[in-house]
Amino acid sequence: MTERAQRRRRTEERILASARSLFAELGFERTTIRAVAKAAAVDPALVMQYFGSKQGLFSAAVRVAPPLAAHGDTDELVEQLVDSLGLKMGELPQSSLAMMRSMLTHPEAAVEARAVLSRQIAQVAESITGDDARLRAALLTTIMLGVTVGHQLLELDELRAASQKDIARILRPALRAIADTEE
Amino acid sequence: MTERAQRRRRTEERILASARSLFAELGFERTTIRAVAKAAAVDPALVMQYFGSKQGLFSAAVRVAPPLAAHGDTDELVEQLVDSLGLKMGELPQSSLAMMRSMLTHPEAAVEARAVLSRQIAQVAESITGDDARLRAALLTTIMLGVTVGHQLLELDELRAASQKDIARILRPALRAIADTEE
DNA sequence: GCGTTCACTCTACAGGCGTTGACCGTATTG
DNA sequence: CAATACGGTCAACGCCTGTAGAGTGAACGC
Repeated sequence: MTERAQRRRRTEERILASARSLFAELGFERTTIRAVAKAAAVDPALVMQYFGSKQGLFSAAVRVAPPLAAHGDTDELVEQLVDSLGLKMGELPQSSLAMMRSMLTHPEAAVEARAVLSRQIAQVAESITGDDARLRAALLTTIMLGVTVGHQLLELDELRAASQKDIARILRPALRAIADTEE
Repeated sequence: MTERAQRRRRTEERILASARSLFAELGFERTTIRAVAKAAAVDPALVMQYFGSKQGLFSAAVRVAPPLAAHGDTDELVEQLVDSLGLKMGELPQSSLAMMRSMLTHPEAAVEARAVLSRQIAQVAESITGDDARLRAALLTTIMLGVTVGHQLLELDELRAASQKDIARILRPALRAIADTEE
C-alpha cells in the first residue's frame, strides 16, 4: 500500500475513533464536527470531505457487528444474554454505546436501533417455543436494553456498585422464567 | 381571582402543555423555544419571560409525581410494577415521557432521571428482604425502564402489537423471580 | 378617572453550527 | 524531471438558535 493511502486510512480511523467516543458520551446533537476534528487533530473541513456530512460521520461511526451469535436451547440463550451485558466484563463497543446514546433523540439513530433490536428479537425468538415467542423475545431484549441503559448510559450507582457476576446471578432466573415456556 | 391572573395562568398552562408534548416527542435539543411558542400561539419572548430560559421551561415541564405509591409484600410490588407500564392501559404522563426522551442526551434530564430512579429503587427495595435487596430493586426498576423505553419511546412493533395484559402475564413470573428471595 | 401594573409583542443581537470552495504542499506517476 | 493527484488547511457563508430590551394596550387599584 502506498504511503499516502496508509496515511489516509490512519487519519480516517482517528476521526472515526474520536467520533465514536464523542457520540457515545454526548449523543448526536451535542457532538459537533468541530469537536470531533479537534479530538482527531484535524481540520473540520476534512471530516466533511471524508464523510460527506455529520449524518454520514455518525452512520460510519455506529456501524456495528451483530450482538448475538448462535441459537441453541433456552439455557444457552439466557447465558448469551447475560454475557451480552458487557462482553466478558469488558466494555461494550463504543459504536453500540454511540447508537444507544442517541436512539431516543436522533431519528436516524432510532431507525438503526429499531433495526438492530428487531434482528435480535427475531434471533432470540428462534430459541423459544410457543406462539408468543416473538413477544417473549421482545421482552427479553428490552429487559437487557433497560439494564444496559441503566448501567452504561445512566450509570446508576446501584448497578455500578455490583459485579457483573452478581447481576448475572439475579437476572438468570428471571430471564429463564420468560424464555422457558413450560414443558 | 382577577381576570388577568386567570389569563396568565391559562397561557402558562398552554405553554407548558406544548412544551411537554414537544419535549416528549423530540427531546430537549431538537425542541426550540420558537416551536413551543408557535404551538402555544404565543410570542417566543413570552416563554423566556415566564420560565427564564429553555432549561427553566424544561424543568417546569418535567416536574412529575412520584411513580410508585406504597410498599407491601412482593406480590403487591410486582403488581404495582406491571401496572406502572401504562397506568391502567392509559398513557404515561407526558412529563415522564419528556424526561425519559432526553435522559440519555441532556445532562440535566439525566440528573433528574437518576434522582427519580434512585427514589424508586429505594422504595422497591423496602419490599424485598435479603442483603442484595438494593441490587434486586435496581434490576427490577431498570427492567421496567427498558420495557417502557422499548414500548413508548422506540415503539417497537413487537411490543406495540401486544396487549398490556399479555405483557403483564409474561413479565410477572420474571419479576417475581427477582423480588422473591427464597423463603 | 387616572396613573400604574402587567400580559404580551416586536425587533434585534451575538454566537455557534454545518457546510463550502479556494488554496497549499508533498507524494505519486509517466 | 515535469505534470498530476490528493491529503490536508484556511477563511468564510448563511442559518438557526437562545436570549435581551424596548415598546404597547388593556385590566387593575385607588
